[in-house]
Amino acid sequence: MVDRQQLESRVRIDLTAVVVAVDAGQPYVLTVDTDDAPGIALPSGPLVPGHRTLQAGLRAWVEAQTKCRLEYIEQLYTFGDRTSSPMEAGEEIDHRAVSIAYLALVSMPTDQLEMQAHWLSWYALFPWEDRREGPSPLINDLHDRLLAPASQTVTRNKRVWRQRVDHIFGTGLLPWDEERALERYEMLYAAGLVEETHRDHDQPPPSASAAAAGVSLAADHRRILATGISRLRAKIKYRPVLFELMPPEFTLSQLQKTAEALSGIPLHKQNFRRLVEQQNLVEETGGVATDTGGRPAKLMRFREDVQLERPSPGLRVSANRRARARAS
Amino acid sequence: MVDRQQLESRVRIDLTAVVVAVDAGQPYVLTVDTDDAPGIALPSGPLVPGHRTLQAGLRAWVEAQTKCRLEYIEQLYTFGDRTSSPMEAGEEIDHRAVSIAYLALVSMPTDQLEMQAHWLSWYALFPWEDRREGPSPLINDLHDRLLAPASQTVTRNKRVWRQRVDHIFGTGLLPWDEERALERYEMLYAAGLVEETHRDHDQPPPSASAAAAGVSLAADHRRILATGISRLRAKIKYRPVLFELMPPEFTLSQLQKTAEALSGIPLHKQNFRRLVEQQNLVEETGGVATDTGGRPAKLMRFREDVQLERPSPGLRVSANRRARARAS
DNA sequence: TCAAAAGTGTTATCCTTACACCCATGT
DNA sequence: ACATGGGTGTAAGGATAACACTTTTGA
Repeated sequence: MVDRQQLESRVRIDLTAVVVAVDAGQPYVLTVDTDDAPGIALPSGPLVPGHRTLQAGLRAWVEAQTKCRLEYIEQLYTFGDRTSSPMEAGEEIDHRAVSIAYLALVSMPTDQLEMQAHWLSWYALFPWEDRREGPSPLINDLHDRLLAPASQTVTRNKRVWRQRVDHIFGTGLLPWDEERALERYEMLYAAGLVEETHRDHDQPPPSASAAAAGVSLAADHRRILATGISRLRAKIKYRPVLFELMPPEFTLSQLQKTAEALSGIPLHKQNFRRLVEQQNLVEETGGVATDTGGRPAKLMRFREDVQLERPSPGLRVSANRRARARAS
Repeated sequence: MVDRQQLESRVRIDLTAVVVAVDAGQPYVLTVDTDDAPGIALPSGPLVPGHRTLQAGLRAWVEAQTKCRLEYIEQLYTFGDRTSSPMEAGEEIDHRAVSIAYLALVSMPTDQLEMQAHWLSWYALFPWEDRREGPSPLINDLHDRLLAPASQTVTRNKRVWRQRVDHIFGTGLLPWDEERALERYEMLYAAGLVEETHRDHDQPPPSASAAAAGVSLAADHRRILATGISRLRAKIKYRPVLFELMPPEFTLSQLQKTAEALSGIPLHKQNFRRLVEQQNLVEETGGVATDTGGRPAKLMRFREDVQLERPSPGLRVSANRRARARAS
């Protein structure tokens, strides 16, 4: 009896990777073209007996599909896959597959980035998340549509719903919190404002005027990416993961551009530099970069031993208030 | 071909729960007595087709094994189970089972806690994690044993190893970081200072003088609990999860005692209160608790709507420096 | 000489930490 | 009266956010 039950409950494990790189101040995610399903997907594949560990399985699949070798890897979340309503607290599983998602960070030479056309900009998928030039005009549109009666899901009254929208999207008097990328995507999904909602319910997408925002991915991969973005935006504040994305030598401006690319908000130059200096995260290599267009910048390298010295090094990036004001 | 491979790669999913409650200023975890394996274990069981969601499966198993209904649940981590060396970055999997661990918080009336003998104090399992009365004397012993030559694993040189120990255990000049509970357990495991190390390698435990520290659990359950402790200690600082553990009405002292129980460090009374007040986390019920032994305390309740108003409410607990000084 | 980007010095403000003290009740 | 725990006011220190400014190169 027990044996039969256990046999029946065996499921496939899918390993899915969010592989992130930054180039020229833009954040990218590694994607593959799916043969069977339509559209673009994250690299992924099933766990097979040949894989010695979960991470090894992930590495193997990513390398096979994209030729990209992974360095830094961390687990993101485990999803009960292919749910009819994936955004609810309890997600339905179909007992065929559970997918374990990972976040990987790679530092990539510029030419390789250009060679492979499979690197997709984050902000093509999440246009509203890029506020480096102030909030995108799209946000007002989304805000209005979220407040339209049709969008309101099962929330009791209108005031509470509005407050929830303001809270998550940083509208009204509330500040934008760049870490809430996942919550924002899930709210848009629940409100039917992204393509995936309709696809998952076997409905045709709504009229063009109410067209979904941002490029969509196969299955729930855009949601998984949103999970990775939120995690990464939070993590750079307390762990020096930023340096996994940098080349061996870099200037402080490049470092700041990278932090801004991930966070999606403009940072204050002097304070950013002080933070880096105070925490002793970098040291000068002695060289200078002359291709800056202005005064040459000192080249820096990451000090590997900070991990041993400091309690929890990282960049507590903080928004430039001037830029934030421009927003509202 | 594809089909056969997929068939062979199907594995069992184990759902494991870290169920936490606090009573009388002590943190507890829900455990069960295992029939087959010796010793105490966390509630857990395999995912079966009857389960509509992963969380539903978890709830079902916990309720069946302990009669405890779960409210707040969050996913912790997914482990490649039964590894020969579970503490390495890539964990080996035996392709029979992968276990998904969850953290659950319950608020329990005092009598129920006493009724069920299955609630185990955290600090019976992790004696070194309780520093509410200053650092336990055990820490010096552990520190010495970690610095003994036998403990040093594959680290290159002795200075680096010592720094790593100081870093994780807050010895030397470095401060104690209560959130590093998982890293501490993993270091003790790697150094062979807990029972599980020897059990996992089919070795007899070492001599009594080098006896392992703390009560052990079945399988890798103590590690899973350590993961939960670390997560919880971090999370109370930025999300109001503390209130999931409180009864509907409570005094500010009880709230502080609960925060201290989880964090394992003494907190500063006035600052704790100011923090709670500033963030508008609670409101007075009007009642008072007269069984305080001194002046009666006002009864409070959690303000449910903070979740909507504030960006990210929580208690950024900070150590009382006087107590920390007593430590070193 | 000017644009463009690197890099520095200084100040106002807020939050954190800690001290010291007062209040209300039971014994 | 006094012990016990509840509750408050306020000052010192440090981190943060922002300002304005100087420096060094290429065109």
